[in-house]
Amino acid sequence: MEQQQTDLATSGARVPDKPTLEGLEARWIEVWEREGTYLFDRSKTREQVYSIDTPPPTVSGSLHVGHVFSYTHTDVIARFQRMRGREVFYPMGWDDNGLPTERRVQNDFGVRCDPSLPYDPDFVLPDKPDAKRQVPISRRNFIELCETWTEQVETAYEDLWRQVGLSVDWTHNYTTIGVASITASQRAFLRNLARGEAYQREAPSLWDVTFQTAVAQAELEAREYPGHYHRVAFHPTDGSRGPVHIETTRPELVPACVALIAHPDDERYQPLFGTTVSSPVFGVEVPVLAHPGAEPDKGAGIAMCCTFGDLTDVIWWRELDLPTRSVVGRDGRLLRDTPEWLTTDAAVAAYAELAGKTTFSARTAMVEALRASGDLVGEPTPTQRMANFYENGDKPLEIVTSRQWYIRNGGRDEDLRATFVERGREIAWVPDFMRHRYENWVNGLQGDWLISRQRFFGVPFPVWYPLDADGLPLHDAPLLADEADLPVDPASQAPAGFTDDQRDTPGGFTADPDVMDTWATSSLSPQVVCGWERDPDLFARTFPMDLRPQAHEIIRTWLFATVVRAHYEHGSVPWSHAAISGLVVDPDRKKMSKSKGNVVVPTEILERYGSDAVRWRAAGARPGTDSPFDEAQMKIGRRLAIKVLNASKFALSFDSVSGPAGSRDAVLDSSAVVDPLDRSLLAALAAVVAEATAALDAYEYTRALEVTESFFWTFCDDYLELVKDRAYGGRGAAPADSARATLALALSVQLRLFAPFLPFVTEEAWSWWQDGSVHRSSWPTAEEVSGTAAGADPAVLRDVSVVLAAVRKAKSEAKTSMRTEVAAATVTGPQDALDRVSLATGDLKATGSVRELTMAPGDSALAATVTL
RNA sequence: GGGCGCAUAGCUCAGUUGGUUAGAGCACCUGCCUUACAAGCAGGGGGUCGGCGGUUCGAGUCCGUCUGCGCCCACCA
Repeated sequence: MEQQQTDLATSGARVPDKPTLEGLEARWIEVWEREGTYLFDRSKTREQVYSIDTPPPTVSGSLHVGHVFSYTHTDVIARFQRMRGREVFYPMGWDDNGLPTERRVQNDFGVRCDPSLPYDPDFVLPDKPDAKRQVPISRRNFIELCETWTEQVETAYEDLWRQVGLSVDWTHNYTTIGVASITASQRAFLRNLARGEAYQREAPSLWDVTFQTAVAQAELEAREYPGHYHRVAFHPTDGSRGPVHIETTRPELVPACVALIAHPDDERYQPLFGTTVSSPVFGVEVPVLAHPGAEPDKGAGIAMCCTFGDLTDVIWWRELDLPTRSVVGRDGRLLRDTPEWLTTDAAVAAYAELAGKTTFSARTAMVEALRASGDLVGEPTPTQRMANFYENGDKPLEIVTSRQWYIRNGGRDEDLRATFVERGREIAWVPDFMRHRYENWVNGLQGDWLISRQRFFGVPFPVWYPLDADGLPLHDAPLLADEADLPVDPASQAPAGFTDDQRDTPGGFTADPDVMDTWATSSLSPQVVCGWERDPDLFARTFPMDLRPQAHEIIRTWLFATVVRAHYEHGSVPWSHAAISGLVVDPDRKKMSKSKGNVVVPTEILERYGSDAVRWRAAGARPGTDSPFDEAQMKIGRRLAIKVLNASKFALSFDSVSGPAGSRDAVLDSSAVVDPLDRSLLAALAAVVAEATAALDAYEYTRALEVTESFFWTFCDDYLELVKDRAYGGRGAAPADSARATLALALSVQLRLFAPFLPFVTEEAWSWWQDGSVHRSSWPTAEEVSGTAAGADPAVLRDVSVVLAAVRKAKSEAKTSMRTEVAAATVTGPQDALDRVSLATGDLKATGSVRELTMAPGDSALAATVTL
């Protein structure tokens, strides 16, 4: 007993007179950090570990309330698993590499990257960034600015996550541009290359003219784009018949025309198949060909095939073995030099009017030329057409032939595609229907995954090329870095067998100029966090991981790419579960976005209502389901959080009557629980524990919260009121002890049930009477409760509550205080219900101030007649 | 056009394998300073479960069909 009192004294905690939410976050954040509450214990085996592949948020400047919601969902699962006894591996990462960061740095600092410039170690930023006149700086200066900028933002992000109460182990933090990430990305790439899963190819690919980089299919976004249909005449070269009319929205591509194509069954054009026509203005002879990809009811039914106007052109070009006549350059302008296939003086003169112009201006010029030559039939008619855009870009993509790196993803191989669909089926999807998004995407792949980007702030390819005597790179004989030397920066390091003075000189070498697509890096997040090849011991304890939480719009990118990489490198799926969060939408159910101006900033909401309140609301959004943001909901969460503190205060305001004063163990003495009402409460609680546990096991945190919360309100409104008189000692020591022990046990269980959802208030209340963190306590079991309440009937409390409600209703209708005395109450109903009510007449009479309580058996449902 | 999801009270949502008069919270209305909590407590009104048809003794729940909304993908002639 002395020992127990010492514990109490040293713990320093006691129940405050007036519990409050204010300051809880700051206090417990500090304690958790100091105590290392969430540190990962790497002595545990893989079976004992629960590992989470946290999405690294894009370091774009600010997190919105949607982030807070979805990261809370993951944290609820993490806390539950931790309390269940799993050692939770829960790192956090920052996605700081790639284009979003480059753009922010360009805009915020007023600079742009010019790789031809030398590094300037004394570079100072312009005083006032001017977006229009960006200062050109070297690649290394540019990357340094990217790093400076991301460090600032990452600090702010970490602060926010701590405030939200994420139980992350911050010692396992990573960034997508960090050394571990670069090393893993380069290593995985070299291995993909060695096994033939990665390859390099010169081919037409989608190209963003603003950023001047290739982009992947997964980064496309189809948008409506205004344009015009132009009816254009081509003339049969044998002069045997009249002109052929095609329709195009892109007349500026007439000089790139390589064929006219119609459907083989189209009777209108069958006589033309095999003949040739000459293009208007340029007079280039092109064949009229048949291909089933042509749609008779689209446009004129016969299409102008150019290299390249769209992806259909690429298919025709490949399958019909057509020549390449590119006219659009990487800058989105028509090539300055006259193409070699334009031979006549008229053609050369006509092209001179287009050369160097943007496609937009060239279109206008071309329409004039067609009008002048009489080959424009009628006037252009306006139309809304769909065009492919890079998701971060604002100009339609062009198709440009370039040398790029690819990883095979099944886009060109049916068997491989089927393999990846199968991999998807090995994953448990939460919710299950999200699997369709994955399969839909995999089955619709058009080509392999293009992973090279002509950008700067990313992971460089660990590749150089020898230069021949003319200084031209030998792309087919790449010089690869050795795995032992990773990470490498080929722009500043020389390949084996060369010295840096041979860089970019004939007979020397040149670095691969490209960086990897951001997904080519982040698709290795499991490998990066689990220490693949860097920390094999950690890797063995954490991989394959248990959970990948993420948003549904990046199933096609991040999720799929991660599956691809794990399949190649480890022959397994990267994780057993994928939990797909829904979106937080505005009250009008519109997606939150900066452009719409409907983004809710989380810091203010967290300040105003408290983290637990916001988490409570977040936990009300089911996986995969969009949820509208409603500030009024935060008040309800806040009320619950306050209620937990107050109810805890009440339950802990008693010492044992018969046992030693001040002893928590005495209060928790389960043998004291003898009263049928108390036992009934615990029986009901046991069922709640079982249901909440099953729900969380199935990742249905919303259900778990709901049953817990529902029980808690009954506990507060009915049970606490019913046992108050008894707990205060109104009817003797033993009945009081029973109530007090029940209050303590029920509180202990409920605090633990709430802990994953409301980490701050539960920890606060826990600290008033328990040692250690509630978040490291063990998850309650139904057995731990039902052991005390063996054979008890939850219906006792239920039926007693019915009678109590009738008494309250009578007083409410009489518009009188709840303290008003009731002269007599008659309970009617089936005998078994009356028997249950009889078990708690003492509590009922005391709570309702009822003088006479009589039972009258009858056939009707349980009810009570109350006489004031 | 292909795929997926949703439709229950004014709002946000529960309704487990079909089973009594369909639930909760918010909002609204009426009361109550009651020794955990007035940032509280008690009570109340409010729904032909999107439409139509079917299976069944019985359908919010199962089947068919239609309508509306949302998301993913495809769609540049």
